[in-house]
Amino acid sequence: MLTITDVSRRSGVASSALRFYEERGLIASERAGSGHRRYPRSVLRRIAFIVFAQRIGLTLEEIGAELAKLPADRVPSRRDWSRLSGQWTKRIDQRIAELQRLRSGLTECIGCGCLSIDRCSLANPADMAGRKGPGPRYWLG
Amino acid sequence: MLTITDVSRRSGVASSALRFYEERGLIASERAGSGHRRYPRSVLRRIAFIVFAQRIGLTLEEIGAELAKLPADRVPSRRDWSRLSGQWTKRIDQRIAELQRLRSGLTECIGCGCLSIDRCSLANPADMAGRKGPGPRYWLG
DNA sequence: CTACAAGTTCAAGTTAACTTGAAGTCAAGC
DNA sequence: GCTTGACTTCAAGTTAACTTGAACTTGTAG
Repeated sequence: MLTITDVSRRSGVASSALRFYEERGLIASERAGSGHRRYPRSVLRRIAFIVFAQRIGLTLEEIGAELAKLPADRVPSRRDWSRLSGQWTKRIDQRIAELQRLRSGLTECIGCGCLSIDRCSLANPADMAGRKGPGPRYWLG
Repeated sequence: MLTITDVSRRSGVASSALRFYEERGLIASERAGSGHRRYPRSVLRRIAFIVFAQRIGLTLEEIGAELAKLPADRVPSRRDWSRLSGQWTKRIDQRIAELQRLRSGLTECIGCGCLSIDRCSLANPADMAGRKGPGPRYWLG
């Protein structure tokens, strides 16, 4: 079993963040008699998954929902993990496609004038990956 | 000259956001005798640029720095705009490359076990596009 | 002339994902 | 036995990019 500092050092995630993740139900810990957290090694894989997913653009809430699909009664297997990540490939591909669209827009649109808003091909981009809230929504979806 | 509602409607950016951008120095307006804002049509191009750049991942601060490079004495030309966006292609390509790395990591790493942190190829990803602050920094750069 | 829609400023609220600080407990070395 | 460092909780602070609300003024249609 690992202490919070062990986990922090091995994962690169600050202890404060680990406590925060626990509060949000993303990871769990047992307690030593003293009240100090003790983590099984398997938590490292879980944390790796969290960081990974964040980098792809999921929010902690979404990540929590994914993690909730893992079996609670045993350490998740290879198959369990890959089932979760299956969905993501699509999401990544969409984001890549959007970036490519943006890139070609850079050379084709900004110079030409269609960025003056009306009929640019960028006016109808792909998904938003975590921005449902306020902000400029016309071009952003 | 356009009113703030005109600009908002044409750009899809809320008037509150337009005032906010002005406060941050990203756009400018003249005033009617009443104190109401009046915008030249060229502001639409500028706003398009802002939204565009945000979508690529620049912060408003970075965008402000870019916009500051435009000539102040005249309406920017095609060339002026394309000079600004030249830098971005590189940035977009890096982000795309990272996403591709993440995608292959999904199928190759999460299943296999190297996500148990030590020597995964994902442990050393590309640039961060606007996350210098707090957060898990080990994998994220 | 009277509504009322649209505009103004300024301060404060919002969300995500954490961090920081205060105040206190626990464990280990000397 | 004492100091030091790691740990705990809980509340409050942080940053970006806006939004919302209050209180007030202007412009316009009937």
